[in-house]
Amino acid sequence: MKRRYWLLKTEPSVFSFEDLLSLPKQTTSWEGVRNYQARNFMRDDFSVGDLCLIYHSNADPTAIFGIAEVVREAYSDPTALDPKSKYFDEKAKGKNPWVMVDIKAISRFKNPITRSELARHYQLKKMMVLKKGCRLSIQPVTQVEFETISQLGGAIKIKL
DNA sequence: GCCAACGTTGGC
DNA sequence: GCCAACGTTGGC
Repeated sequence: MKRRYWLLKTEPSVFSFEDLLSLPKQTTSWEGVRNYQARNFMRDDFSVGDLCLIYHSNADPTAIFGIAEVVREAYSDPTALDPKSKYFDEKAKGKNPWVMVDIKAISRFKNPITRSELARHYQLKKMMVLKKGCRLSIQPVTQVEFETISQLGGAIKIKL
């Protein structure tokens, strides 16, 4: 099975890459995805070992800050059933359609790659995240894109 | 804070 | 099933 590559958006005011690094084992569940296309990627296409670029949206700067690895495949997202959660979904009662995966940070970028750098680079400027109005919070990334970004960013392995 | 682009909802 | 209205996303 071939490893896939993804871009995960997060608003740093809610959950930043730094927040991920501060967690035990630098691992978190990617909860709260409430878009069917994004869910389908997680449910159908995410495998353990896939690598994810972590992108800050709605932020200054908007940039990719590091890399996380999928460490657990899709399972039911309990926040959809919790009335106290901001991700609560009234309609999920009975049959919860929402899933999440677990990811673990493995590298941080010495030089975070900003949106404008992505737009400038000939191998990156076609990326979905750059498309105007693209709201999809989980996006497939090609191997070339991933490796180019990883190299430009100066990925530093996170020590255990 | 503005607002364009998008996904979802609901009336018909 | 259409599509207008709405709420949300996210760059700027």
